[in-house]
Amino acid sequence: MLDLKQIREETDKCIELLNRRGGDFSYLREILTKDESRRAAIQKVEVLKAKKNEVSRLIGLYKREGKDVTQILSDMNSFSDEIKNLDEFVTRTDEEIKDALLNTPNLPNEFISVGKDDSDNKEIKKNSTPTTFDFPIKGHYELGEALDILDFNRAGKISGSRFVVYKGLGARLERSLIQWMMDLHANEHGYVEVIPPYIINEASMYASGQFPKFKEEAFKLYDDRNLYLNPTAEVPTINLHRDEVLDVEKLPLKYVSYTTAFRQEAGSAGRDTRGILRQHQFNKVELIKFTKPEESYDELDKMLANSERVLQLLELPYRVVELCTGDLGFSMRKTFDIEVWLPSENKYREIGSISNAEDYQARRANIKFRRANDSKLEFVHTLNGSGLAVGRTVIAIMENYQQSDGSIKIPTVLQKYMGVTEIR
RNA sequence: GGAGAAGUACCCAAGUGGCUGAAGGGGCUGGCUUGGAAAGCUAGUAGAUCGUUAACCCGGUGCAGGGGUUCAAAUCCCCUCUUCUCCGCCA
Repeated sequence: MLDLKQIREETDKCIELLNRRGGDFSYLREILTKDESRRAAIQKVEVLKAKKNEVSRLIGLYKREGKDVTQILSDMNSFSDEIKNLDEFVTRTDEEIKDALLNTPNLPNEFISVGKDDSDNKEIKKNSTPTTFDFPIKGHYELGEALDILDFNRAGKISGSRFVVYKGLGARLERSLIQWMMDLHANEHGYVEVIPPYIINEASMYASGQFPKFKEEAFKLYDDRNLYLNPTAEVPTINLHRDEVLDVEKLPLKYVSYTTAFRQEAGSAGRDTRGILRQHQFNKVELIKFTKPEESYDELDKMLANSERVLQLLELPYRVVELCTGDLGFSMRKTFDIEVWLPSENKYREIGSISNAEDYQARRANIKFRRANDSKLEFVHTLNGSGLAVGRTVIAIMENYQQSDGSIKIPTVLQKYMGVTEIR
């Protein structure tokens, strides 16, 4: 959530920055008008409430002394209605303002490039050249079915489209990657391991910014408690510290969180229907940090390096792009996407995303810290990044490590987890 | 799933309608005492949030959360959540 005070003080700048995402955010001015009438009403009602408190106190006093209170009681009635009306007005405008703010995305960082969509993203790093082959290559779906490690037909029988059954060494590859990624980030990069709940309540979805905008993306449980399936580890992990004041000595807090994520992908019917690129259910290892404001961009760079390390150790070709304003996620100020080379598509595809939300999520989730004993509370900055998407890493390994006979080599770092050097 | 108990400030805890925005401890901070410390004595100690303000002050909200009754609610009523105990079931 944006800071209403900032919108008040830097109205033009806020609108201009938001407009860079595409769309018209001049409605912020209407919020400010509402806010003004809200504050005027607050001032009015607070005077009345102070008076009411005083009169109530007197009534108590008079009763104890045995004095008559009928006159004073009727005085009270004269303004209790007005208090009620004003209170209702304040509550209503408050909700309207909050509703508008909850639907307003984060300001883009002012230095990232302005653009319409992913075609305007800026490549900032490329580690190597695409894998070359001296034989006709296959897609991971063909390889997977031929090796009987990915079973789409039976997954359809069990669940429907956009699901897959991992079998044999396919299942082991998925499991090995999870294990290895968790080990890497926990042991070498200093993150604390987390396995959070996969069923999430509505408050948590709002706090991290998934709701209200992206309600249709979540799987809702048939249950009267308004519960949803986890859409990304970012949600439960950010909410670890909702409504908390973090110990400044412990910042930055670093978590590596493993979850299975569930998404409707409602808006992408017909896209990426082959294979496991876009599934309703997928595994992800996610990195989350809570930092002091002045450290968040350094920590973002470190997080990017931690994510890249996964691909470097797997020896997979990738590049890093900086998202332009039009492609930036709702809650984020700045985002790097890591894209891995997929031979079957002859292009780089997103395999991870590393973002700084600054104080946007912290304000929604009410996560603060105190610099010193006598200083005021401040919002922390929150960061999250993929460490990585496991299913897509499986794709990248299968396709980049395929051999002319349809077998797949196992990257060196995974061999001791897999117990084999290739899948055939 | 069944039965019961509980949620009060940093922690423990008293409090069944007004003199309680909250007794009493502990802790923390300061003072006295001491060569210094401990002990003892003593003073201070809602944090938060909203409004106002240059700031202080002041005012509103605030006793798990949300509604209600009342001139007045920690206290009475309703709903929800969480924790604990026992029983049942179960990986």
